Amino acid sequence: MKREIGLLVFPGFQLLDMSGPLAAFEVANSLAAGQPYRLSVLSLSGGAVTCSAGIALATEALDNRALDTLILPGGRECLTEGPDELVAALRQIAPLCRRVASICTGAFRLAQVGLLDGRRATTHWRHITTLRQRFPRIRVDAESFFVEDGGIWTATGTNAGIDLSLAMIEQDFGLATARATAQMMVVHQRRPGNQTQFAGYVDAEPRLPAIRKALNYARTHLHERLSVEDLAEIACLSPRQFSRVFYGETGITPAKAVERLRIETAKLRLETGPEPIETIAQRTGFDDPERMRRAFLRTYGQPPQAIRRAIRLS
DNA sequence: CATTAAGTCCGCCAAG
DNA sequence: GCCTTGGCGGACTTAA
Repeated sequence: MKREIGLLVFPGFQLLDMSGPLAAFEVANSLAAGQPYRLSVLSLSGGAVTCSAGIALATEALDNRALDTLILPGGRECLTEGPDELVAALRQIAPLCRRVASICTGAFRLAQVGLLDGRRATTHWRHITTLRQRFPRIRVDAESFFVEDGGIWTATGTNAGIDLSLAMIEQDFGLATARATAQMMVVHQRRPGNQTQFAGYVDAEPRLPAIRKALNYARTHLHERLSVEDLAEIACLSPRQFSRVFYGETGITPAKAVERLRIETAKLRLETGPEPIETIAQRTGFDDPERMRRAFLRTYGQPPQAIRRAIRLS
């Protein structure tokens, strides 16, 4: 019994959001016994569909076929309320699928259908806040490359669609197959770090003055102690309320924001100057170079030394 | 590498 | 009755 994987496209879809997963499942097919996946590119009415890069793709009509996995790529249009037919079709077909996934901004469509209500989900880092504000019932995860909750999967940017697909392959056929697929595609089987490594929280400007004030204080006092309690006091809020509001505004918890601020500043210094790592650790508030090293490993998957070396070589 | 301590997060609930 | 607020306790993460 083949597992039907359907990639549902629409005019203006992002090609790589769709072709990344397609390639992953295709490779898995060549590695697992009996070609377990049947892959199809679908659209509402079938026929040629043009992606955002202007290339047209032949598609089959969706027509309520039974799917094991439905994958919805992103596209600029997803940020506005979508075509009713697509939303209606999703609403109808989603409950029939074992897994439903979105890549990048595709999450906005799933959200529109209500599939993400009460669930953990993610989207491209640039749209994290918008998603949270437009759909308060979603528990938006700003950190992971992809999230799975109750059979609904969401991935961040384009490339994370491959990470998500690898995880699905792992779910279906185990770690060995997923690893072999990743190896064949020359990608990480589990990518180190998290998606916030691509986002610049150093530049973020929350709208609420109290939160902005606290963030600015953190930016200018990086080398000092910056506990949640301290920042709450700057913002004139109780620690509990501060954490809550801060998270709502920025999509990241206060302590993590402070660490990001420190990490991004340290990384910038590593890349642009000759300062010894120890001094950078001092000035960015890590104090101990070892602590800074661990934070780098968590976020980027590599220690400060490696980042400096990479810059020197380039 | 294991244990302990400190800090953080978050659901829950009661009060405004 | 709804929304916001703030305190508490337990789970979890990180530092030492």
